[in-house]
Formats: sequence, C-alpha cells, structure tokens
Amino acid sequence: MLKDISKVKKENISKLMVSFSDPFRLEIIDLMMDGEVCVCDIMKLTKLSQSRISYHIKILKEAGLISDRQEGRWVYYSLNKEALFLIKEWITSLTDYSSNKKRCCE
Amino acid sequence: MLKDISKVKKENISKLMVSFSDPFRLEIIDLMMDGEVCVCDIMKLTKLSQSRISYHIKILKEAGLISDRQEGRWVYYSLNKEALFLIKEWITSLTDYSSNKKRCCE
DNA sequence: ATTATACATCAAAATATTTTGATATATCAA
DNA sequence: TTGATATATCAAAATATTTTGATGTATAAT
Repeated sequence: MLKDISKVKKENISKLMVSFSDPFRLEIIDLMMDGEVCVCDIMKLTKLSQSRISYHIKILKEAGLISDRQEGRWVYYSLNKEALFLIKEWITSLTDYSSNKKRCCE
Repeated sequence: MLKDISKVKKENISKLMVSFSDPFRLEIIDLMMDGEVCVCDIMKLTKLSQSRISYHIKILKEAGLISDRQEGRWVYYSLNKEALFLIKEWITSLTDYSSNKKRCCE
C-alpha cells in the first residue's frame, strides 16, 4: 500500500493533482517552464482574463506548486521544483511498487 | 515549452490528472497497487457505496488509468502501467526542462 | 496629489462533478 | 425457472469548482 512506501502525504498529492487537473492551469504551468512569468505575461499569452488567471494562480500556489516573488508592481511566479519532485517520487512509487498480481483460486 | 518536448498530449494528461484529483480515487488506486481488485473488494475495504465506486471506476477507466478483466460475475480492475509511465514521463519533462530563468532588465 | 498599472479579492452566476437511490443487466446457483 | 450476487447506469439532488464583473490595495509615474 502506498502509505507504507512513500513519504508523500495523500492530501498533498491530491491537492497537487487538482492543480494539474485543469487545462488552463496546465497552460499556465507550461508557460512557467520557460522561467518566471507575471500575471500580465499570462494575460498576453493566453487571453484569459486577469481575475481568472489570479484565481488559477491561487490554486497553484495553495497546492505548493508555484512560488512568487514581488518586484515593484509585478509579481513573478515560477514552478516550485521541490513540489515537482514530490509528485515524481509519488508516481515513481506507483510504477515501481504496483503489482501485477492476478486473483485466482479464491 | 512542454508541447515541444514531450510526446504526451495535454488532453490525456489533463484527464489522467483528473483521475488523481479525487481522494476516493486515490484510495482506490492505492488498493490496486497490491494487485487486481473487484468492486466488492473496494466496497469491503472502503465502505463506499457500490454505485459510487462504479462511478469513480468509470472515471479512472475513461482516463486510461485502469484496465478491466471480467471473470464470471466479477470484474477485476488493475492499474494500467503504461498510463503510469506516461505520467511519469510528463512529470520528468517538467522537472528536467523547466528553467530557473529570472526576469531582469526589461 | 492624481492617475495609471499590476494584481488580489469578493459575491453572484454559470458550470461541472459527485452522491444517492432506484432500476437494469448479466452471471451463476439451486 | 427462480432467486441471489456483482456490477453498470440513470436521473435527480447535493456539492464543488470556475467564471465574471466589480471593487480594493499597493506601487509607481506625472
């Protein structure tokens, strides 16, 4: 069972996965792969409204997937690599430890 | 940008991530790590109602995350390793290629 | 001081997901 | 054939998430 193998808590995983479950958030994440972006960058690149972006950013932030850094009027957001590694670790535990055991003879 | 790096399509990822975004589905996935399970196993182990389990199973199946195999009255579900590897590959592309580039001098 | 810009937050509306309980289907056993 | 079991499906209700438009706050430029 997962809980015995991975250090990653299920609530964290669930929240991180919720982050990834929306196509617009995936787009935003995609943009962040090139480095820091501000809300205004995302607005230019995606045509999403400002408050809509702020909403999604908030979800990403609360899941711990992104960090922010303020510089004057701008807030720059970037992917939090540690969170990405957590997820990777979790997925790895799934692929490495999941069994192919079939049911028989019950 | 992700689209240039990974072969994994964003709609697939989004659907797979939706699979992971519900705590009950995470529980079900967890049970499947030990090998095949039927709905009745999940009922015994989680106390979720039958139709509720069927609903979540359907989501997992439509995302391509699990496979099924019927044997008499029972249907055995198991994790689809290929899908797990797809996700792993995608996460890996995120961790490997995402940049730490800071904004400056604009 | 006033105005403009970048972003956050809020409440209401729109939408989507999940749960429930009832019913349907298929397999098996008596 | 009848009854029991395993699971799927459906429609309605319950909940949760997302979107929108308005307003608020902070920073900076004039």
